[in-house]
Amino acid sequence: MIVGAGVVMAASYEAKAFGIRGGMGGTQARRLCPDAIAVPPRFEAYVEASRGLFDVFERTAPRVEGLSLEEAFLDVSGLERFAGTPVEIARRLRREVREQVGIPISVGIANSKVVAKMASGAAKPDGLLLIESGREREFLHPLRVERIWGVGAATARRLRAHGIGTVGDIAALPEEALVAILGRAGGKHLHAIANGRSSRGVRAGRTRRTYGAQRAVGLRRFRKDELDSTLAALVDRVTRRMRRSGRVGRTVVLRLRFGDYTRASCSRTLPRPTAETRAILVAGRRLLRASAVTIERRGLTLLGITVANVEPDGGGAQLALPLYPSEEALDAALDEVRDRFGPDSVTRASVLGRNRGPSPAVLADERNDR
DNA sequence: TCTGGGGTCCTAGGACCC
DNA sequence: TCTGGGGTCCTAGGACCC
Repeated sequence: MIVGAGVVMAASYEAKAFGIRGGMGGTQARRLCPDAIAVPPRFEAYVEASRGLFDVFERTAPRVEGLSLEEAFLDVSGLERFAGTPVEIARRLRREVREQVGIPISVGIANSKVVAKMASGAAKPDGLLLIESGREREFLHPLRVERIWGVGAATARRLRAHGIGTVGDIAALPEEALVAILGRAGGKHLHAIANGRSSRGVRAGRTRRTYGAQRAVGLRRFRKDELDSTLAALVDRVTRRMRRSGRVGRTVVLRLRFGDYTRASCSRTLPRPTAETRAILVAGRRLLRASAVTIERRGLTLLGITVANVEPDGGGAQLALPLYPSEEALDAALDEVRDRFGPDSVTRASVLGRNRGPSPAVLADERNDR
């Protein structure tokens, strides 16, 4: 089974056995496995399952660091006396999730997040793997470097160019050599991992640092008259999510992908943080205008807007005057209508002719922004 | 590999400050 | 007119993850 139409968003283990991977084009996936059943994503169902999952996580450990809808780090240190050993806790966790949420999960147990993450990957599907303290290197050293969480194609290529193929090869190198190849942060991090001394702790209660939305049209490319209404629709979604979670932001980033699928971004930082639709839209339009010539020349296949430099509303900017006072009530009224009657109950006239029914992305907005 | 949508973190240069 | 040492913020791009 494959989830997603144009692009594979997820695939069952049976489908993966045919070589299908996330992010792969639908055409290629069908070629690899013609008998696969493709289904559209159901974001609401994933959000609901995620809530159930995190309920169990929160009951299991005092410190939980969410990584995605379905992954988290749990710090179970110090729980031994009343909750049992890490393995006992993990067995109970797997059972409770299966019973209460109805899905199988894999668990990796280790002294550090990176090793735990890699262990859980090795335990899939539906498994449990403990990497005992002091035996990290036994587990890690035979692995190829690209198996390290955080090492992708580019880093693997660079390492390979220096004759480094396995984690053991990394461990044989002095830190300075690694820093020379990968830069300061990356080099030090990988050196620590390979020597079993990675120490990044579980960071509970992390809050989101950016809010973004984007829309791709593929080879078709955006028509000129679509650009502004698409931008407005994206800004509507982003600012509504920000207001709902009580956050404001200062930096507006416009994301572009041209006809040849290369990407660019440009940004402006506002004098004050905001979640007002109007203020973000004005900034976005300015950035879009500045890129108009390039877009005209190269064609556009993706438009996105992200608000960064996010902070809690009122955190340091108390009593700041709204940038567009008359629009504040409009934002509030539209938020209320959408809360009561659904995210697509009100929309811009400029968007009306094009969007039939709620898009998957709009439905995804209904998830809880952590 | 003919390409969705949502994020995170790091780097590097320039502006500006003391 | 040339030059130290240290810091912050902004912008653009890249790598990586689910």
